[in-house]
Amino acid sequence: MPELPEVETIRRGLKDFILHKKIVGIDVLCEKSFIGAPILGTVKNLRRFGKALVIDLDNDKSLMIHLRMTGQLIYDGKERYAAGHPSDNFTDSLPNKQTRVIIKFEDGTLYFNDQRKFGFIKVIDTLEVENDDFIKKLAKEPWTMTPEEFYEKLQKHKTSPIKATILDQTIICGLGNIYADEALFKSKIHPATKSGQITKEEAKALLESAREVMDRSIASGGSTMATYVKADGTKGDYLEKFAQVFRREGQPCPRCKTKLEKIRIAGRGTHICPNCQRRKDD
DNA sequence: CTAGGATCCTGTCAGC
DNA sequence: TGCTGACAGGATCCTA
Repeated sequence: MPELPEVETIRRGLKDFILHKKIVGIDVLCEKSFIGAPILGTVKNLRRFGKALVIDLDNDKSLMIHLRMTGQLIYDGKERYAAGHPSDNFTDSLPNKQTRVIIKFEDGTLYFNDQRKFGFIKVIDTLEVENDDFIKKLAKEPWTMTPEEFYEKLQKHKTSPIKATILDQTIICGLGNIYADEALFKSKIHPATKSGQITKEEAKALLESAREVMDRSIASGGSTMATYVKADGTKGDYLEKFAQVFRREGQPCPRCKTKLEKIRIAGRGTHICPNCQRRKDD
């Protein structure tokens, strides 16, 4: 579920609670959700690689966390900070039925919840993080990739629909189902367009759109998933305020008022304006 | 090498 | 009410 902006939101938010804090215990409730032997240590740094969060400890070990579709991280101390898969139970008593791993700090507890068990926490040597099988394959993020580079990559996947191509983290890193749909809408490209049919101008526009939709989401604290449960409570609200097409089928297109549609591309639910995003003749 | 579909797992919702 | 199939903000594995 969480895409790059959500994981970045989690990284920034969690930092305030666990940086320089000591892990005093780890309980693994679901074996599948924790790879390696639980370890203790003090948090030295929080990094993000695409959709993966890495917590570096002061003993040359790191915890790599990938939330996949339904992962959540909920810090419960004097205040509660929750981010990840959206749900109503951010304020539930914890642990709950979906709690897979409990990381205990001196002054609080970090719960890793994950309904579908696709996500995981993995112990890695800090020096080996960038050699991890998942992390080493990640492509550049839209902010560091040039339009020329992006265009060239598309030429290697000529027959595959553009949406499938930009969801591939080894081609361009960070987009998931929400921001892929939003970026394609913004640049007026039909998601089924063969990647080889995308012009240089379109590639440039798509890359810029990807940056813009994700920048905007990060600035607003992710898409309805980050919640500060505290006095000055703020809440991520990208979907509510800024999403133009995602989960808005049936509603009028914000640009032309045509009814938005939901279709299926590359096995994923896909949201489009059939008027703004025209298919090219193949 | 690429492309497409099945698969991991739990839960919810629409339709009968 | 109970059952069934489809689907879900991700990524990998298997096959052609």
